[in-house]
Amino acid sequence: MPATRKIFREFIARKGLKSTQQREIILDEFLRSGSHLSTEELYLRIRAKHPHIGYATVYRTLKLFAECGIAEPRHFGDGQTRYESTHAQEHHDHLICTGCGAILEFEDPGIEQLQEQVAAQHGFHIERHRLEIYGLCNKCLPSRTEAAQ
Amino acid sequence: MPATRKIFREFIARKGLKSTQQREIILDEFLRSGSHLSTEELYLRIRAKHPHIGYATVYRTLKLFAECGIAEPRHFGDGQTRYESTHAQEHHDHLICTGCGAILEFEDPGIEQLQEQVAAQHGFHIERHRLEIYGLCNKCLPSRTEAAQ
DNA sequence: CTTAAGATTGACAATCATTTTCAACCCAGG
DNA sequence: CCTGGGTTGAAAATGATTGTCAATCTTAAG
Repeated sequence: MPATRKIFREFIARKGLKSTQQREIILDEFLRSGSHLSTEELYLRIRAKHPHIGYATVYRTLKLFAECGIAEPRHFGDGQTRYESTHAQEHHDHLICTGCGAILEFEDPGIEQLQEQVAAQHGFHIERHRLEIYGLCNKCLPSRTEAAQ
Repeated sequence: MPATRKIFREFIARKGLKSTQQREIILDEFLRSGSHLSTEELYLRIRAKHPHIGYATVYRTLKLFAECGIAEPRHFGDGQTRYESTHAQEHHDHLICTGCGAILEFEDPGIEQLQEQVAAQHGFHIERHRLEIYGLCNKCLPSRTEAAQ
């Protein structure tokens, strides 16, 4: 995704910040890795190749990514912040199991289209959205049949 | 909300837990207070009338509320968990303007229905969901026509 | 190329929300 | 009442995230 790198570079320049090796490395690994990576998971992957990069730097850099819009922070309820690339792949939404914590991705053009309609009714121009559905997956459903309600 | 109290009492009974003064007091204050209260804010309100109730008890009790479905935890990015009463008002989703910060509420039965379809395809049982659409409202749209990309 | 100013880094300490620990205590049933 | 086991409050522990600070790297100027 060349656009993502460009956005970040321009952001760095505009803010009077500096382009460093660490930031490039972290951006590389962030874009290469799949979504839903927690900061710790990303840090561990980076450290595998670049043991000199510190935990705090990963945190700081991810906040920069979020600030310039190339990453989006998410909270799935496990106490950790996860960042997702906004340009790397097709948009998708999430089914999150409150039983086992499993995260399923899905995309539904119908839902997207209805969102556009709703936005249009309000004179609203959509930049992005977030849809998270919480519930029980088919593995956890049986074990909660009596406790659920 | 008499139903809410009943749900909680039944949950307590079903789980073999006990009905205590503290739990009643916390439920009272939780229902009396508006939504989006952080745990700390709720604790402070409770402590004003009942100085003997501890912080940990409020945390523990709110988790019980969430577990039995009468409260819903939310994360707004400030690092604190907020609980919202699920019976206080109708469900709604949000359009959030990234220009001026305005928040519009909406509800769309069509979107809800498609969500049910998606969940069914994945063998998923929905407990709750959250849909947030970010973009520009009709007031902010004109001023960003060139700066957007 | 050299240099100086200032941003950045990494190791570690500090912070903040939340959870756990544990002895004292309360609730339900016998 | 009594007893077993869930509950509580205070404090310590935990875990994620952020701040500190001296050493280091970037960048633009000289």
